[in-house]
Amino acid sequence: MSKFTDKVKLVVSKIPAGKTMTYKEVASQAGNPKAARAVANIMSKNYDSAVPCHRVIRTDGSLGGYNRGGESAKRKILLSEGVKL
DNA sequence: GCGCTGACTGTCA
DNA sequence: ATGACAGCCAGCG
Repeated sequence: MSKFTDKVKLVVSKIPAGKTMTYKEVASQAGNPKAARAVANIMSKNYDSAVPCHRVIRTDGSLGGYNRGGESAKRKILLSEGVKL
């Protein structure tokens, strides 16, 4: 496991409920502002229950994707946490 | 170690 | 505003 991956997971797990972070932001916090794709890749292939990746969305406001039910489920979770979409 | 893939992002037409 | 194109990065075969 690379340092970047670990950092990404840490950053995402630090996102408070009711808030969302873009892949770009997460990548930046992880140390690589250009690794937004890598972040998404990590989430899609290696989902971690300790990492609420449903709080990570696209920069344009789209939900992006979710490997545990799709965008619908993701949207539902976010709304449930009080996130305005 | 090389090449392909993907839950991305920014720029151009 | 929408669609296409290119650039970037980590993970996997």
